[in-house]
Amino acid sequence: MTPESAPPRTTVGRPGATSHAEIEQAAFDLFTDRGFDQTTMGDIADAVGVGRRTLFRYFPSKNDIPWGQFDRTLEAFRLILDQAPRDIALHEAVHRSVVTFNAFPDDARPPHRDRMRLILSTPSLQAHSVLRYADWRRVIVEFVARRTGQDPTDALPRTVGHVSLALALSAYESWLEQQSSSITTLLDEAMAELRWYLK
Amino acid sequence: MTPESAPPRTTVGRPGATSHAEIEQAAFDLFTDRGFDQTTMGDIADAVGVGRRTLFRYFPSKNDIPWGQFDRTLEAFRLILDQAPRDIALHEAVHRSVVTFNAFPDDARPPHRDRMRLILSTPSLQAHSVLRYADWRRVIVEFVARRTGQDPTDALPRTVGHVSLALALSAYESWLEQQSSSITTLLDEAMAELRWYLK
DNA sequence: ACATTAATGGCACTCAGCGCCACAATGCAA
DNA sequence: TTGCATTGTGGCGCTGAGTGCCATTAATGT
Repeated sequence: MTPESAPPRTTVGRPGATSHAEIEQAAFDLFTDRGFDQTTMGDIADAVGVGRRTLFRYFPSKNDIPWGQFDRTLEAFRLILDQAPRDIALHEAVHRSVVTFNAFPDDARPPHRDRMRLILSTPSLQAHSVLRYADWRRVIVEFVARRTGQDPTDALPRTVGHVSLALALSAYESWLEQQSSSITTLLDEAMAELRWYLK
Repeated sequence: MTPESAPPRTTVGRPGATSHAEIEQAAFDLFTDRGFDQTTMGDIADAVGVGRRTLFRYFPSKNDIPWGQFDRTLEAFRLILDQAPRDIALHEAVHRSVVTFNAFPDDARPPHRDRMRLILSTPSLQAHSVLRYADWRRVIVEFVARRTGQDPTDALPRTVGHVSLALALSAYESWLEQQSSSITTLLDEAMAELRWYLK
């Protein structure tokens, strides 16, 4: 779908004028400088040195830029879940996988925390992110369905998907406020809070 | 904020040309007829017999129309929570309140199920709804903070808010698929599923 | 050279949303 | 009755996202 989603098997034809990473970086600089809403696609195109029309071939919308190539990381998430040991409880398998998935490399560009801060503090991005979250949930839903022998449309997998996202979002919001704790710790704490809440 | 958010204390000045309810109804007819994305604000304005510009004085955006006057129902939600007995567990108080809040009157126009189906099956509305969900969560967060003597920015209230929304969304999705069960039953089941999941 | 392939980017269009402002329709006061 | 303050209407024109169309460009392969 996106130009780079599959590794370029041929080098035939005109080469791309830019890359997802380059656009992401240039856009992020503008976003942090003058704000997301105050940055137009034209601004970004100028910064990259490319036509506005071309930008839309790399990212389907302006809202998609801060998420980068999230669909690719989801495949990693799928693998992490599948590698979870069979002898631990379902909630344990999911929880550990979520923790592993969110243990981002420190050298991520743009930095993971800055990216999440932008997403979670910009209303239009908060809204758009639901569509990304849905993809993320689907990975969990399918995993739970497989492990429990249920259908992905059944109630249990769906509920687990929603609740897992809820815990992750709660942890991320805490993470952005208090820079002291790690996201791993905060995910653990969110789970503990849920258990306390349910008595 | 919205023209009718406060009961019109004075009858001075030019009377309104339409109402939230009328716009909602006309828009909903068009949405079901040709689809949400295929309906422009101009179409709705024509159907109501009013200027396009006027529509934006009743609803801040096209995405807000299907939600109607949700902010008003949130005040009812707040009251429901406050009336919860002091001697039951926190999670019980929240759960019962959510059930009560979602026991919509049968004669709601447009019908509650149709409205939710539109919202939950239209991507742009799904996205926009996050902002509404945030308001809904805030009501729960503030309640939990009050009952536990914590701050609304603390982790526990926030986690409860997110998880409560997760359960509600899961129940609603089931509700739209299988028309047999009541939303009350499905909310109960979602809670039961969560308990089963956590072992 | 020349065909093929694949990406670029300009142009023109639709539509949401907003600022501005002249104007219309009401109540009230003189 | 006349004027005035008040409040909503709606037209105009703009910005900016997103899209379809398509000529152009830059590479490879024969």
